[in-house]
Amino acid sequence: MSPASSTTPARRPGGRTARVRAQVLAAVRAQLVEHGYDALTIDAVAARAGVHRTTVYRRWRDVGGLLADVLDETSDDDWRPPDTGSLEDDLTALNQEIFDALTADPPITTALIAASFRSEEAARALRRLWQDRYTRCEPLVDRAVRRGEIPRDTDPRALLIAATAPLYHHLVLLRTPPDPRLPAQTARSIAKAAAGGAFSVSAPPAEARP
Amino acid sequence: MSPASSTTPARRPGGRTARVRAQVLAAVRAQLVEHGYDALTIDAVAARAGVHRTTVYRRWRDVGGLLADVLDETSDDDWRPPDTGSLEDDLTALNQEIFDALTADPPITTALIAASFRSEEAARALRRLWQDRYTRCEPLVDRAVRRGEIPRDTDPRALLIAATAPLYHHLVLLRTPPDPRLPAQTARSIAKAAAGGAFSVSAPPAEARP
DNA sequence: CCATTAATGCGACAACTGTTGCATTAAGAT
DNA sequence: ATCTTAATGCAACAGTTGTCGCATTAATGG
Repeated sequence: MSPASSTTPARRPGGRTARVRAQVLAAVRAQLVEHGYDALTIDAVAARAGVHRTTVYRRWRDVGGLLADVLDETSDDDWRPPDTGSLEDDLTALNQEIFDALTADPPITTALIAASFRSEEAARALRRLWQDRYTRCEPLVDRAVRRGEIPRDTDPRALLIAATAPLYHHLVLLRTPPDPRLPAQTARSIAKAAAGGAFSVSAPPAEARP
Repeated sequence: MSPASSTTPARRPGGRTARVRAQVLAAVRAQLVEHGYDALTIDAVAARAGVHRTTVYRRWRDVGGLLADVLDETSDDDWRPPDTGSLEDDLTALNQEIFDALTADPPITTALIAASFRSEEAARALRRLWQDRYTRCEPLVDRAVRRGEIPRDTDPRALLIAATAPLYHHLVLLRTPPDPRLPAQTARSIAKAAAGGAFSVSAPPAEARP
């Protein structure tokens, strides 16, 4: 049974199974808020949830599995990217969501990223999340093309990566103090770059030049 | 004594101290090449190096400390960013170095990033590395300004982050298969964006508009 | 209501991580 | 050559992580 994947139906979805899951996931959040990622252990979560640690190992496998399930529980299957009427504002809103997720308390997203370096459960959940999110964001670029804001031959994925990567880079890897202007500034730069054809695929690659 | 910082002179830099360090760091590399980051433990390195694990704990504190010292050993104090004559080629060369570091065998850089989520030694070493590298790269942007390739009021750090963040995002966080075209493609996009004023600081921020 | 069986608890065990006090080795100064 | 002391080794210990076989509880179907 893999609780990290809500697409796999539980064999016994009744009272105790659901209750244990709710208790455990609440314990994960509480432990993260009060003690941070370093203190997020199977034992700590089990004790806090009032269940046996064997139960947690059997259902969630590791800390990464717990975090993946917390993310799964809170994620919105109907999520769509912002649609504000302009590329810059769409990207700003998208970046603000990423910024909020990376600076949230409890820090579910940053904890999941941290866990992904040691837990296959976490790595798999992250991969699925990002694959899904980047795919769902492509219409945002298509809308900008239709509005005539950017060239028709813009590479949607390259634009989206360029717009979002600096947020992750600053907040997760560089660990710089969160600058609330970052979402808008990065969105503005990349929207302007895209309008100028920086992400057009028809431009010859640098290595094609003599 | 902190071996992770080469600026702190060892009290006994003689034969055995230097020899043990060389053996241990070689063991770190060999262990990473043959078994990957997950199997990089203090015990494994100590056994491989032929030293006692207490020695490793005392000198390096944790796996992060080991990786930081390996990085320190291989780093070039005289490193300067590329100077090819054009912003795009400079950024391409810089990105290629990052790409090579992130796909290298042994994967010292990616291991250090992974370790940085659990080891203060690793986090400190990474912070120092990136602070140093981004600072040393600023002349690359200054040269582009002097050549007239980009506006005078370009924000050097924003440009450098935009040019490099997608590499880290793809290779470290998204874990996408390394695309050898990525360094050049990202450099080309960002050089074009910069030329078009995407990183100028005088442009009004998005939130300043009504 | 009862039988079947999935989910959970229990307690023991093994492996791993990290530390400590004392002994030994060797670097460095005289 | 000798003395001082930093570096290292040894073996024991403690705590944490992860697993296992069996027992108990409770979800589910008939």
